Amino acid sequence: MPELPEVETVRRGLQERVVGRTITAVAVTHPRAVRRQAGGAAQFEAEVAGATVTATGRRGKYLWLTLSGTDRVLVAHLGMSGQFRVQDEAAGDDDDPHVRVRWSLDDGSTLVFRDQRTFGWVLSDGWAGEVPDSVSHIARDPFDPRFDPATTGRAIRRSRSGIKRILLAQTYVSGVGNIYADEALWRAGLHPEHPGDRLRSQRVGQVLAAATDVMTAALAAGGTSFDPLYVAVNGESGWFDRQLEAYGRQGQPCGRCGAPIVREQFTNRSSHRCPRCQRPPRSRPRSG
DNA sequence: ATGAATACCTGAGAGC
DNA sequence: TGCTCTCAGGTATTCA
Repeated sequence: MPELPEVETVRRGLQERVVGRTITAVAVTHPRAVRRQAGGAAQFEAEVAGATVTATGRRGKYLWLTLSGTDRVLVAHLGMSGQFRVQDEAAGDDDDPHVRVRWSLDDGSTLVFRDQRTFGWVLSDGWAGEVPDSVSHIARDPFDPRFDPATTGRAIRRSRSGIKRILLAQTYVSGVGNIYADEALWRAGLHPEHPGDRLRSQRVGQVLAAATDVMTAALAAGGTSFDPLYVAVNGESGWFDRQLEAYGRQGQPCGRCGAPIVREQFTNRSSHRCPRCQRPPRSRPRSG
């Protein structure tokens, strides 16, 4: 599923293939893809058609295209299974049941948004300072030049939530999903339920650094498999699988100590950890 | 205000 | 073969 490294790979592909192009036509083929647009598909199509793409942007798992000739910005979230593709031919995907939006570009190519599980969306949005309105509630990610680990760490240490919930919330640090949360916690040797306010400052720094490191490595791996003919983008691709130490490795030996990795239920999701390297925290003493 | 549970969605795979 | 069931999970929304 697309987390920060995958979304950044998509952004780079769009930067290469779409910036400078003028959108000559837009067609929404599934209304759910524009469910966040107050005026629906008609508004989305009207506001995007005719604009020229001038730049790309990203924060966490949100990405956007800035448009000239309008004060709007085209924001996208890939959800679970969203993909962008650029096709040199104007036609060719007529029988693809997962295409949700098509943009015709002025060089004859077609930009396509595909999304099997329809958790993704696109939006013609306004600006809220440095990011679009729909992204204003999302914290900076570790690749943001203005990301401040010390400030982020202090916020984490004010929360009573478990560290994995904190990592997934997108309001402390953004870009981390279930896979990289498990990987970061494995690297830092932290149990997912360890409360933020019971972590020492140094430990919080370690887990933030681990999240940054694992996403940097994943981005590098994504870059090597990048196919310039398309905007590389298979949300379910397993190109980083071989480097995962915890996620999906239940029953296999921990790469550090050899104990079998366990999978546990976590908010109706799965969580993977080493039972020896990532011990549960002592329960919080009751007050009163 | 804070934190946590829930709804949303579809294809793959398992079990029978 | 075909049916039913489970599972995957990011985030907006709802609830406590």
